[in-house]
Amino acid sequence: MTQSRPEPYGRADKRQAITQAARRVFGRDGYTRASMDAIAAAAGVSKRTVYNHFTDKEQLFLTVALEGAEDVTAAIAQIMDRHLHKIVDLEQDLIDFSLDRVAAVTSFPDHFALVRAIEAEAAHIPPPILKSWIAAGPQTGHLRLAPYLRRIADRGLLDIHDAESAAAHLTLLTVTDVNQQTFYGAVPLPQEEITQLVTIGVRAFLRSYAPTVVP
Amino acid sequence: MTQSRPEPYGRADKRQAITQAARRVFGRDGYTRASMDAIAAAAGVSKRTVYNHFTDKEQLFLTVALEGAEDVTAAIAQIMDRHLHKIVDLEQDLIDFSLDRVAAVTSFPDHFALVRAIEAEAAHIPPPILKSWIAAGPQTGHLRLAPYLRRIADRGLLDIHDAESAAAHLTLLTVTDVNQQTFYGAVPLPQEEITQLVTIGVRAFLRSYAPTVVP
DNA sequence: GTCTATAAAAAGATAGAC
DNA sequence: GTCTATCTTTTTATAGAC
Repeated sequence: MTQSRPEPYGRADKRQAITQAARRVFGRDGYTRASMDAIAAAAGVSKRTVYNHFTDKEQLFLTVALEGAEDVTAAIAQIMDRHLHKIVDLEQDLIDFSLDRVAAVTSFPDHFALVRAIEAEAAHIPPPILKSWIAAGPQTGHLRLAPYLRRIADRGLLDIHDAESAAAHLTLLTVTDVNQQTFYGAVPLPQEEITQLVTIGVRAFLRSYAPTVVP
Repeated sequence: MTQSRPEPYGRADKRQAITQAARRVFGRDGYTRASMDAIAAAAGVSKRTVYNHFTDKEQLFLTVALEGAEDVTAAIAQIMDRHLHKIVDLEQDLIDFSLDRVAAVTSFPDHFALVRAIEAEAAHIPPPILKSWIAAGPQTGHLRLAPYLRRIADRGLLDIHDAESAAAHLTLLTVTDVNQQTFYGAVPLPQEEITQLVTIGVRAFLRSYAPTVVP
């Protein structure tokens, strides 16, 4: 798929070095504060090379944001499969699942620092591009979680009418709560408190979607 | 409390003009993108005057953020009193309350745009100052909502053990959900969809904290 | 205390050699 | 395609008159 074989070596390598460096610098400094100088230096290339690969700062940022969202989405998918495929103790499985999801935020610090930057820049990002980021990231999370909950409900362990809403609610009561309090990991919170928050969130979710007992 | 009476007139006026302008410009452009030039121009004063009142850009930003949080907290308190003092139809009252809370985000566009900026800058804000902002803003919201839920529970309309957790959950299932999807109002959402989100959020909350029926 | 004018630094983007 | 050197604009912060 490489078109016209432009250079024998040092093309894709440089591009990847640039995107990695950009993710780190954008995440650390935010969009406006991050300079193309710093990104070029962190990537070990000249600034002109950056501009040869990406037309301008905005396009570089959006490229990095979208690629990062896909990476994280893939990681979350693995976490779902690990915890929600075979259910033995629903409450404990949901707690473990949510804790791993929360931990993913600290496993991808560059990306989630960048998520903060995106949310801050939301008003300045062209709506169609913003939509495509939402689609590649957060929305995909809900859409992939819903089928798992649907299957659990089909086994009679939950009473769910709208699986997507239920997925959104579980996320809000656990991951969103923690992320909001820690600013996506920027302000650390003791693991004990995180476990506490997630536990009461999962329990609230289970009460809300408990199957009606038929005596 | 004004110390040493420095000038007969034109002191507090200028300061307020500066803070108002700073709130608007910071909210519109974000912290880094906002320039002291633009703030001075919007306030109708010279840039030197801004620096006479505030030592630097950072201190001006944090001052505005804290003052704005107090204003919004007061407005939210009024909304609570309006909807949660006399309960007639709990579900409808909670929906109306949550919709008004969501609307407050668009009523204070400058402040909530600034909230986005704070969240983006979280990693660059000194932790003690960040804590004091959380205390003046979001946390106060939960702490003030909790007693209302406690009173409703005491009337037998809800079954609540930890009122603060319940307050957090109600907020997450309604306001946080909408704010996350609209990026605090930056990306508009049809009122119909907002109502839909809030309604299913309130219903999930009520199922989660429904009193146990004693037959 | 407030203003006009300016200094000093930084950042986005480009020219031209190899 | 990549690099060094440079242009242009913008921004924070300050000097000095009133």
